[in-house]
Amino acid sequence: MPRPKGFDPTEVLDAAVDTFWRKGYAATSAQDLVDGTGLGRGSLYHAFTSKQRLFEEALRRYEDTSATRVEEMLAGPGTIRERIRRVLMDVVEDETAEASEHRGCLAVNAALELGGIDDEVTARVRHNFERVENALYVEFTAARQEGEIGAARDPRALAQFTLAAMYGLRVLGRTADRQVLTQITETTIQAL
Amino acid sequence: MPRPKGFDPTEVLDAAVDTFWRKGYAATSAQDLVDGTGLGRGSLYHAFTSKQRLFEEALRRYEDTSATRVEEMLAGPGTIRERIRRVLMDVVEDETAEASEHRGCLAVNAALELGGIDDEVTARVRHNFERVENALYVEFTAARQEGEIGAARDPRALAQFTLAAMYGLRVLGRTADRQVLTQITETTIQAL
DNA sequence: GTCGTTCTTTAACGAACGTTCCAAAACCAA
DNA sequence: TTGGTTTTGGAACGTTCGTTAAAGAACGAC
Repeated sequence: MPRPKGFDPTEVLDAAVDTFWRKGYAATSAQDLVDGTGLGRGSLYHAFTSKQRLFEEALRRYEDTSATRVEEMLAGPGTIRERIRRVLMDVVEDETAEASEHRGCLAVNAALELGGIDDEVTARVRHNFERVENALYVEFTAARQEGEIGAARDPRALAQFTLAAMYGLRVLGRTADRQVLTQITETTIQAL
Repeated sequence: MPRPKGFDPTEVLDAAVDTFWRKGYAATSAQDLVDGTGLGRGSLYHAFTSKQRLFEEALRRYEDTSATRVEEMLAGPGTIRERIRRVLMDVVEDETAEASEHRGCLAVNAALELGGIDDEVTARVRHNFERVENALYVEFTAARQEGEIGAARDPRALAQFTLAAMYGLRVLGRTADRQVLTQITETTIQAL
C-alpha cells in the first residue's frame, strides 16, 4: 500500500537533537535542520509538521537518552555519595570538554529559552526534571534505610537540592573552569 | 553645534533590557526593540550600531542594577545565614511571581543562549557572575572571622557553592513551585 | 502489472529579518 | 540668523525566515 519512509525516524531525531542542542531553538533555522538531518524540506515537514513539533519530539528523544544515562549512573556500584559525585562530575566533564562545544544540557537550555512561553515544551522539560529528581529520590531513600544518610534527612529535599546543584553547574559551566566546578561538586556532596 | 539626543540613553537601555529579558536574544527582533524603546529604527542603529552591540550594552546595564541589588542585600543586617536566605528567597520570589513572567535572570539566560558562542557576551556574563561571587566571598570571609561559619570552611568554596545554588534555583524556577524552591533554599543554607 | 497510498523533490510563497540610506529637522555657537 | 553637525523618522535594501503546493517516484496489496 503506502510507500515506506526512506529514513530511520530515530536517526533523524538524533540529528535534530544535535542541531537544536548546538544552536538553541530560535537560532536554528529550517535550513539548519535540513542540513543536519539530510532530509529534504518537504520530507521534514511532512514527517514532523513544524519546527515547533520537531523540537518537542527532539526534546522527548533527548530525555530518552539523557535521563536514562543519569538513572544508570545512579544505579551503579558504590556509596550514595560516590554515585552522586559520579553524576555531578559527569556534568563537570561534559561542561569542560572541548568536544561538547558548550552545548550544555538541552533540557536546561530549553527550560530557560522557552519555559513559560511554550506550554508543551515546558511540560516536557518538567517531565525530564522530575524523572531525574525521582531517580535521585529513590537512591536517597534507599541510602537512608542503609544508614548512609542521617535518618533525620528528608530524601525528597535531598533529591531536589542535588538537582538544583546539577543545574547550577550547568549554568556556571559556561564561564567557570573545571577546578571551580569540581570544588562546587565536593561542597555539594559534603552537604548530603 | 550638534543636535543633542532626544532620548535618555539609560531609559532606552532599560527598555532594551526588558525586551531582551522577556524574549531572549535570538527571538527579539529589531522591530521588537523599536517598539520597546520607542525610538525609530534609524536612531536605534545610529546610537547602538547593531542588535548584538545593543545586547551587550543591555547586559552591562542589567549587571549595574542586578548585581548591585545582591550586594545591597548581602550588606544588610542579620547573620550570614539570614542574609543568604534573603538573597536566595529573593530569587524564589522573583521566579514564582506572576508579574515577572518567567523572565528569570538575564545573565543566566544569556549564559545559556550565547555562552561560548559570542565571546563579548560570555565575558560580560562571567564578569556578572564573578561580581556576585566576590560579594558572597567577602561576606563569608567576614562571617568566618566572626565565628558564624566554621574556621575549617573555605569562604571561596562557599561563595561558589552558593552561586551554583542560586543559578540552580533559576533553572528549576521555570518548572518547580514555590514550596520546592523554598525547600532547596533551606537545604542550601543548612549546608553552610 | 495495476492501483492506491504515501513519501520525496523542487520550487515558490508571503512575511519578517537585520541593516543601510537619505532627506528633513533640530540644536548650538558664532 | 546663519552654518555646521548630529539626530531623526521612514522607506527601502537584499536575504532569510518557516511553511506550503504540486508533481512525480516508490512501495505493498491484489
